[in-house]
Amino acid sequence: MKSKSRRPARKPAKPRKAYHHGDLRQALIAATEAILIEKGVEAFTLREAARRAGVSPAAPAHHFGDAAGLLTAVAREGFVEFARMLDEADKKAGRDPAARLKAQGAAYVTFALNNPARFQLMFRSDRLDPTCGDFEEVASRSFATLENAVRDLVGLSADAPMTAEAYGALLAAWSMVHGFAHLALGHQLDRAAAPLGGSRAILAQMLPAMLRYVPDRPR
Amino acid sequence: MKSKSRRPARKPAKPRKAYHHGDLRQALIAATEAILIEKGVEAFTLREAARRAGVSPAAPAHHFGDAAGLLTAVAREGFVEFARMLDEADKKAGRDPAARLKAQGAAYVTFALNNPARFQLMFRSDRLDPTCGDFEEVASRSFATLENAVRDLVGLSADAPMTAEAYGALLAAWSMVHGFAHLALGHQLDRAAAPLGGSRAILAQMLPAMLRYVPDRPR
DNA sequence: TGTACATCAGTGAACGCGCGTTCACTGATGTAC
DNA sequence: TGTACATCAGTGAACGCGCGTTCACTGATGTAC
Repeated sequence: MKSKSRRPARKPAKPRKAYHHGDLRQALIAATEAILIEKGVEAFTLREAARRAGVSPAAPAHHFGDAAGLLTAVAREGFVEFARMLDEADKKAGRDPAARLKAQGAAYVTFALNNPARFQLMFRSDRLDPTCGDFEEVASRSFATLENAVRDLVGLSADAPMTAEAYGALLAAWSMVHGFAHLALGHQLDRAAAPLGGSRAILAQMLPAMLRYVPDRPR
Repeated sequence: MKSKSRRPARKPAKPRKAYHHGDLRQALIAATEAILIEKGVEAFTLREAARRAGVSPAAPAHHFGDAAGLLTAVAREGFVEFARMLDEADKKAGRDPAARLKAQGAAYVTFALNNPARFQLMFRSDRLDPTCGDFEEVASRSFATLENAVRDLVGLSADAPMTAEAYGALLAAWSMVHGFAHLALGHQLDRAAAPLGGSRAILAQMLPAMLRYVPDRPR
């Protein structure tokens, strides 16, 4: 009750917010990642992202069109990082194709467990718009390293068309690590892990035991 | 403009709807499954389910409490059917544990591809409430058949505690089929299948090639 | 067999909420001359 | 170097919508005596 007037005669010296944001695009992407981490993709809304970036609800439309556009941009960033990690693991593993495949598998699961929200978004095709920019191309590129190792494993040159045998090994490896990640993130393995004590540390024990079954020769 | 009065003096003989539904519980479950099939789990709302069942928006609360309760009931039904199919495949496969494991894997993927909406719901832990009734128990039971075959494979009696070796084989088999189903339903395999012509028929070719890698001996 | 009454299942109008989108606008920036 | 003007990026109030939930209610059913 100390103020005499209800409306000040002059605006208080507020922090002089710039009218133009500077890099709203990146700010919205960062805000979205924060929402995904804190509350999951279900809780994401365009308005919430705008609020966190400190702009009006209509602003995001200028950069991303709609919610799917923004989520797709976030997923795209995820795939870029994902591809980078798979590639790095592949290079570190040397030249043996079986070792490369196993190293990539471990990296695949590690990425998923370290970036659960991001990983889950990347495969939530119902929330993404694959026609956004170069998303489809970037996403596909993530799996090229995997395919290369498989080609090596089954003795297929880089430009030869894939064979049924190659697809079998590719899908076995990919499905195995993808399924493990998905089950772990969905807490399905908690059930199986309960007898062992539960939790994240258990996964670290289970993962290598499972990776023994990553294809090491064509069948 | 032919009617003389705006409100009839007597109710028209309408189809005499019973005040009590009869089996609203089942009707709501059926309505929910229809919504999931037609529009996916994102489009599910309690009100929409109530509309389809022909009751007021407040009615579902009497039977399921909230949306998670209803979805969990639907997922429960899915797990019952799922367990039945896995069990049947297991029995048909004879006594060889490797054959049993492979048969269950094929059944696992087949169930997922034939019941995409149901399958995806069953593993959408963010939309389910595992404390609802006996859901947790029913869901766990689905994987008992799988565990049994693995025990046989690694030579572990039914009451012996699981070993790391057994977990490895269990997770390899489970992750592989689960991942395949998940990738296929998320249209991730369309990319890989494109060179082969795309679509569902391709999956039918890829699946057996992948299943060759289901564990057939402990490693 | 009849009747009173408690319990159950469903009504339907109303609530407050947050959403995506629209709209006329405004302030900053970049470019042509 | 200066200035006019087009373009771009963001505003903020308003819109209509469908949601989950609440509420006092009502009609049907089951049970005790």
